[in-house]
Amino acid sequence: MSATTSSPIEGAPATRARRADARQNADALVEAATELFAEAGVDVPARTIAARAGVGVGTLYRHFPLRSDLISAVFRRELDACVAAAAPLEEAYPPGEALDRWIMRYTQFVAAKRGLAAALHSGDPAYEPLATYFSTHLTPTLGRLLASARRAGEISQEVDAAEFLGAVADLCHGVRPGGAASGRAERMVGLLLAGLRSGEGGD
Amino acid sequence: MSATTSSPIEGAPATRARRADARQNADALVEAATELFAEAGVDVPARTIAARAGVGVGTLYRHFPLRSDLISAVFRRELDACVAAAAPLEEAYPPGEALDRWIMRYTQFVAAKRGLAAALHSGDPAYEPLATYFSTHLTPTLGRLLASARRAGEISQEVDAAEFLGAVADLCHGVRPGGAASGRAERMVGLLLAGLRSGEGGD
Amino acid sequence: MSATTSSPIEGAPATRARRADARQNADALVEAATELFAEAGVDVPARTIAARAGVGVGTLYRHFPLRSDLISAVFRRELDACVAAAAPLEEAYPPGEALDRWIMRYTQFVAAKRGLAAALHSGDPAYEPLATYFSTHLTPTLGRLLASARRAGEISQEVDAAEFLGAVADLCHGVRPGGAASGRAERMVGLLLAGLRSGEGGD
Amino acid sequence: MSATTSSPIEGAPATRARRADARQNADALVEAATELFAEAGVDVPARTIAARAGVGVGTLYRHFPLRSDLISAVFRRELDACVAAAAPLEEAYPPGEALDRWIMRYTQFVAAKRGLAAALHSGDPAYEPLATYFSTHLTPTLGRLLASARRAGEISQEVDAAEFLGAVADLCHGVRPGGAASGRAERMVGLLLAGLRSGEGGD
DNA sequence: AATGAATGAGGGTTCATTCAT
DNA sequence: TATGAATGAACCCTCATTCAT
Repeated sequence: MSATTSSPIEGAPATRARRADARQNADALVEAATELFAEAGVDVPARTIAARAGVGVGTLYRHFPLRSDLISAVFRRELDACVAAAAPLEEAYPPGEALDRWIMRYTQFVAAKRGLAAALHSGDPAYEPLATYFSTHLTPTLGRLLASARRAGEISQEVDAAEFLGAVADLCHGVRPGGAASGRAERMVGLLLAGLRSGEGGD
Repeated sequence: MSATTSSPIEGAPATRARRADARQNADALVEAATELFAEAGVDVPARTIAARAGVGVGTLYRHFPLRSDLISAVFRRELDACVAAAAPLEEAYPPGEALDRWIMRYTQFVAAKRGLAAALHSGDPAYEPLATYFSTHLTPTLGRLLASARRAGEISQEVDAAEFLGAVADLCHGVRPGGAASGRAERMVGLLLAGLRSGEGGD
Repeated sequence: MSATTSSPIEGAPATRARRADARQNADALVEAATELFAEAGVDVPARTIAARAGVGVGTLYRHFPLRSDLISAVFRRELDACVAAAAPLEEAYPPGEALDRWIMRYTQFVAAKRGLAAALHSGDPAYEPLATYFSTHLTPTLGRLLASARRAGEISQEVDAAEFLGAVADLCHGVRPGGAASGRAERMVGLLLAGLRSGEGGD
Repeated sequence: MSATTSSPIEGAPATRARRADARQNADALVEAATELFAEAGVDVPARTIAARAGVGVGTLYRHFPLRSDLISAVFRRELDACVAAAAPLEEAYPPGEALDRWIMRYTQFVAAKRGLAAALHSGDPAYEPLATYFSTHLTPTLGRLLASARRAGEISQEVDAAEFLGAVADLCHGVRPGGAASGRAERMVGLLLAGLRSGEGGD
């Protein structure tokens, strides 16, 4: 019985309709924000988002009182998908390759989401929840992949999963999907992964 | 006794003295901007910078009509020092080590200058001149170091100098000197350098 | 019972009521602008207008995003009244007198609206719409009056309606209602009208 | 012995040189202002004028502490020339034609001096001296021409010289030399002069 | 629950004017 | 006397956020 779910037994269909409406609005807002974050960064004006979603600003604030709430809503689903992509990769490939493939998937995701990297390292407390989401969901996933690869003798460098995720996100910074920088992030992340294999040991 | 140092035996006192004053203001502004860029990013309000320097806004605009002028003034000297540091390293060390040491020097510099990386990838045309400065000064320097290392058989990966510089700058993103992230940038750059040596060739 | 009059039997109360409020603000702004344009010219600061209307600047910009929007709002109604005044005069008086009377009415209107003339000839593109309004509404009206008078053999001079309107507006320039210059504009416009009758023909 | 002429006997040639320099600067400023007033109106920034004259702003303020001082300096010479043009016309032509010709000369002068008319009727006390100059120099000149013409039975309307001068200036408002409005002022002033002849008597 | 009007702080930039040199 | 650096008030305009309806 979460706080956002009201009593399971309620009679008025009107209320239910209301709720459905509200849900639709929230969805429209997330969709609009997704598009606009990609087009113009996470600092796009609130009114612009509301307008794109076809609702009033008030509605935006009702559903997402903090900007970070909207950011989280925008990225959470895809972040979850990213996490979920790990298991199949672990089954289908040997540890080293699973690691590479997952990181590349993550790279493409972050690169595609202009503003995500910026938000993560902005230092603005508003984005704390997003950082938290990373550390509770993505970091353990990468940690597992790294541990497997190490156990299999594939990587020799000691590396902190959170740090690595952050590094990859940073390398996607400023990349616009389809822009001139396309490919840059992937190449640099490739170097990072290659570095992981190098035999000099973790100093 | 350079022209900018006011000689004790002055030739045109009035003008010289005024110039010295103005110069001091410009210096104070650069200093204030340096601090504030580090504390709060390159988007810190013009008024704040002027106040910190103890001058009026008008003075800031007189000396640095464009924001990029101030950015350049803040970073140019140290950027030049960074470029100049390459030659001695090339003489004192074998190519591979010279490369590593120079990159680490560059890393520390960028990490110390919060806001530099952000400015570089902001996409704001105001920072174009800074990007240009990079491509005309730093990129050739790294290009030379990379070429030597490759000739010496030290590195096998194909890599674009500008891309690599950008990647390092990105990895320094969000790092506050002495902050919790300290060391992170260096570690990740180390991985990048290790990746350069890996034998898988440029794909 | 026009659409703009809030009917006592309201259909959609909430929205309607808000609209009424907003409308009142817009009206207050127009009123404040009218006064201030007269007192201090059309270049009076936006904040001053907002303050006089008892609203925030944002409200002013919401209702009148461009300065010319406010200008238009200030003058349009009276401009329309001026246009509408022509027909009755044409019916009630012979062509020559109708022309004189209408021009005098126009003169009094422009003289009462300090800033109108200035705006018209400022050359500032912001006031283009106002000039357009003149050429599409007032100019044809005067054109008709002039044509009738000429047909009736009352005037012999060839004159362009737009030019004549502009001239009258210019003659009202700097006139403050009730100020020392009062009467000056009317006298000079009278001379202009007398000149129209003179028999020397169009040169 | 005007107030601006210092003691006629002074020894130091250096001082004299100084004075010559100062005079040159003042002249350069007047010239620059003349150009800029025509190009951009009387509200052109002080620095722009100083720059065009090749002097510092301080020099501008030394010579013309008030903006109106500069305005006056700019127009006085030509205003004087305008006044001086009356006598020859009075000798060469019959009163009515002398009046017409002088008014047209005045019209062309004012039309050529963008900003003059605006300054005259701005209501800004800064331009008072200019208005005073008008009433003490130009007004009597026109008064004389009008009186002669009336005495000769050429004009029947009663008209105030100052008012008429103001009206002509207003009609030149917004006219840019060589611009689209060229000719408009002359045509309207022609109407005014024709009106002066009309036989309806001064009402 | 939705709306969007209103608020007003905030940041950029320009210039008139002063004044130390 | 000339200079031009410095000052800071004044304007413009844009949002984030609140709240009456």
